[in-house]
Amino acid sequence: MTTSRNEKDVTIGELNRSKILRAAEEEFASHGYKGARVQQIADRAGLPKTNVLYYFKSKESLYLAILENIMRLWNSRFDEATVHDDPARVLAQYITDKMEISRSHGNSSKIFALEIINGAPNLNDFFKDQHSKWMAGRVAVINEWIKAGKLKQTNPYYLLYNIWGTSQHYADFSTQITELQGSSMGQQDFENATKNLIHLILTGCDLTVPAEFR
Amino acid sequence: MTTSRNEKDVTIGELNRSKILRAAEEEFASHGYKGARVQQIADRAGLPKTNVLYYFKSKESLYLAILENIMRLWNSRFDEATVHDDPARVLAQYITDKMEISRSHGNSSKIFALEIINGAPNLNDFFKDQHSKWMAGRVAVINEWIKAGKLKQTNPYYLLYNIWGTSQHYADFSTQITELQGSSMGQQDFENATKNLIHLILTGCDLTVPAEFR
DNA sequence: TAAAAACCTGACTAGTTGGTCAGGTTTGAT
DNA sequence: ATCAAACCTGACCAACTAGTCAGGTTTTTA
Repeated sequence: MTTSRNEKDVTIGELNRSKILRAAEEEFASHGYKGARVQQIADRAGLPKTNVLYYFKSKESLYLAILENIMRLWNSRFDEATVHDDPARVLAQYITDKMEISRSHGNSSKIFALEIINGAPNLNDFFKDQHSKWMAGRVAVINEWIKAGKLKQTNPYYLLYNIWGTSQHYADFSTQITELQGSSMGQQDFENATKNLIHLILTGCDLTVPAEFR
Repeated sequence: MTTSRNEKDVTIGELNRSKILRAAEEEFASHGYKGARVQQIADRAGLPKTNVLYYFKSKESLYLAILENIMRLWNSRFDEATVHDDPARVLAQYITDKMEISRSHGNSSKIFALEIINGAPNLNDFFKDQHSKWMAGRVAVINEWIKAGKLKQTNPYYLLYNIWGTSQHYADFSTQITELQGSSMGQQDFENATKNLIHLILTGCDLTVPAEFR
């Protein structure tokens, strides 16, 4: 038996990095960038503060690393949709994806929301530009659907804002929801909320909900 | 001519207080509670920092004063609705009110959102309790509407979350919206978005949009 | 007009925070 | 066994922040 690592082992560095990232996500999500404390992140990760700074040069670089991970979550099947696809299926799937992110990556959603509310001071121009281009592309597809008679006349921007606003709400306002309902939302609640939302958005667009999303 | 103030005059104290509150709203909205700097609030208000602390004992008491103002905004005509009212009109009006708050009190909406995302650390139990009771009352009315056949079977919680999520989005994500649309939303845009949202929510509930909200 | 109340502020302080540094130990390849 | 790379951390510090305080000025009241 050899003591050297094989490909499946994780080095202690990799383990600590992921510990730190997880701890930092919680801390940033519940206090914002300026409000987050490096010492608190270290405590959550069960490491001395100095060790956190050993893996991540600074609080800022740690935050940017997290932000980069979050951006990757934003990708979805909607990105490649074209006028030839069925709007009902594409939108229903997109809503499902967004709701799933709210459920399984609540802290990421919160950090993103905080970033935007604060005026996106840490999102670089590259991301903003990329995001604008993505939006322009999606708006174009929606407009083509309308022109092709596959979707009723509607404002594509508001349509997307409605999807974002509703699905984000379940992550960002989870505290309020828990308070008001008396308990936090479980897997089943999320499934119901997703179906509810798909029905709302699709009906609002005069679309029929595909059987597989009912 | 007398130099003493008559009833219409505002004392210098009242003027400064409102200057400070306005400045603090901006600062808290764009940096959160922990991230906000008293010095920065003073600069925005055009006053020395010591003067800010003269009017408000501490950063916390200033924040709480703002939070109290915000809570007053949350009142709406929906609060007194009963089963005898028309759900279509009540909901359309409620959506209109919410959208108007997003338009005219964007910073307040943002501060509220930040507070909730961070787990509502500064909202006292009295408010939470009051809010829960309000929610229970509204849920009851919606359920009565359903029982009376005035509204189709639907989950009252999700209905309200959908209204909140969508309307808040226009305030909280204003930065993103401006970025994506190339310009910020004006009065007319808000009116269109409001009509769009009323149509969406009401159609989703099988309700007809009342003529005065079209 | 005189006293009281309200308003103002520069200089200071105690506490907190992100980050450095030097001197360690452990791990892995050869 | 050796050596370099990776990992670890207590002690420390410079910068910043909310808040104090004492000694003012201005405004209002009687």
